[in-house]
Amino acid sequence: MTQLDLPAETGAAETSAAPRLGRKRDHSRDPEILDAAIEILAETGYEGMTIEMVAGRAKAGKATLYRRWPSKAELVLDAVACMKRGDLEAPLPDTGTLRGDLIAMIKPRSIAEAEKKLQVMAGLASMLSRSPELADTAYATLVEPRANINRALFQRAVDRGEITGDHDLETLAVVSSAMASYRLLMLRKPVDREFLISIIDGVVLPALGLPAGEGETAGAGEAAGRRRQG
Amino acid sequence: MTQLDLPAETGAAETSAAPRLGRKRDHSRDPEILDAAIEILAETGYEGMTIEMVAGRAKAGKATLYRRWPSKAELVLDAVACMKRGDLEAPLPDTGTLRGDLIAMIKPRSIAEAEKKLQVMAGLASMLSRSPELADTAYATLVEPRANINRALFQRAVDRGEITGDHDLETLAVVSSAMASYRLLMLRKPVDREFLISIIDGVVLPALGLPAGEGETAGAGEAAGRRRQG
DNA sequence: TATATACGGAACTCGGCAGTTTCGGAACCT
DNA sequence: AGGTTCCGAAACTGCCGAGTTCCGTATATA
Repeated sequence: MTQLDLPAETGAAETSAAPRLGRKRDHSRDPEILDAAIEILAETGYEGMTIEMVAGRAKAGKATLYRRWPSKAELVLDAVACMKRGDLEAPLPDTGTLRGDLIAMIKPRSIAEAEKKLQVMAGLASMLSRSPELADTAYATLVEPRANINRALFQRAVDRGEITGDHDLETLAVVSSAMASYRLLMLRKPVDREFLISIIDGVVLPALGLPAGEGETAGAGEAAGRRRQG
Repeated sequence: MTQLDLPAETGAAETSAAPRLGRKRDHSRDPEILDAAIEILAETGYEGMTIEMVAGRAKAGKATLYRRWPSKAELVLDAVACMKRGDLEAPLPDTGTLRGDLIAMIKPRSIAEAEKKLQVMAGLASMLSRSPELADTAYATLVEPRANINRALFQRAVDRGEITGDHDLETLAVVSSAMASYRLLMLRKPVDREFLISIIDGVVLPALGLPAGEGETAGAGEAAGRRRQG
């Protein structure tokens, strides 16, 4: 996906195997440039981002960027597609309870990563309806992985009999993401550990018919739902 | 908020009371121009919108727009601030149950209105972090009214003893908005009546300790949560 | 060593948009 | 009527960013 103009390594049957002499392209710069693009994208959005900003932050020349990507649109597409997966690839927690697993997913690193992803999504928002390819890439990189994790945690809870399978797990798997993005982008309030716990205990677990956590709400103290009814 | 350069009606002590002769400004055009701006905004976003597009759609001249608003930024600010409240000002439904009230709020008009508001929000997304004033205005017009309605419905449910007050009502009042915006902007799926009912029955009501609707789910048939446990 | 390419940096072209001005015509006031 | 201001349309200015080209230098092959 990253390199585009290698001599003739793929498909090309005719005039193959160009010897490719001269200085070689330094592909170790690609990630630095793409990271710079993601940063600028999160800070200023697609329209506010300029190629010169990206080149400047990556300490590269503008021509270097155009040697590797044919246009701003393709650079952004590649940057989003290659965005680091961070610790989402870490092994899933297995605490024995759904609540424990969900709480264990709340780590400073993953909060910061989710926040950056949401900022990038906000920066791309007005482009998504004009570029289906970008929309698909952004979905696959920024939205789907987090939902997949929750789906897996829910499925394990079903397997061990903690919850029944007749809930709308597909919807509940994205509740926390939806609430986080709404809070950050619409309400413009911080998405911190306390907020995420209040979503788990006040929305997700009650919707699954489970009680909220008993007295281990990490010093939050109030707000979180604690119902005892019937 | 709309008119800006009236002669000297406010503050100005010196050289007051300009007689204002000549043809008068046709203020009946203001709403048409602002509506056109909202449409373009929803379609192309803030950066993609041009003054000429707005003038063209409103069948007005570009100079006419600049006679009324000093800049594109102020035009957009005014357009968002003056965005029609639609039927959100209609009297609240009062069906006697929280679920009935929530379902009664789902009308084709309000769905379409919410969809346009979300498109506008998406078009403004990358600007919100650069213009706090725009962010505040967008929040007050596009986000807050809907949450206020849910807050009022919840409060009435508390008053008549249908639910207890120890839930995180502040969070639950925005769950449906958050899920709708996530579905439309991130998942890029339609926000229809069936989806909104599944949010009410599968997330909001269970989180409040209430059962989902019994057998009157309007032909949806499956998906909606119906738990019976212990 | 000679040639060819990549590099960072800077100058350059080109097109589009914000904002201004001008124009003929229409509406308003005295 | 006569002057003043608004109107829509179009020409115009100034700026900025996408994309290109050129330069001096660094690094590769032959």
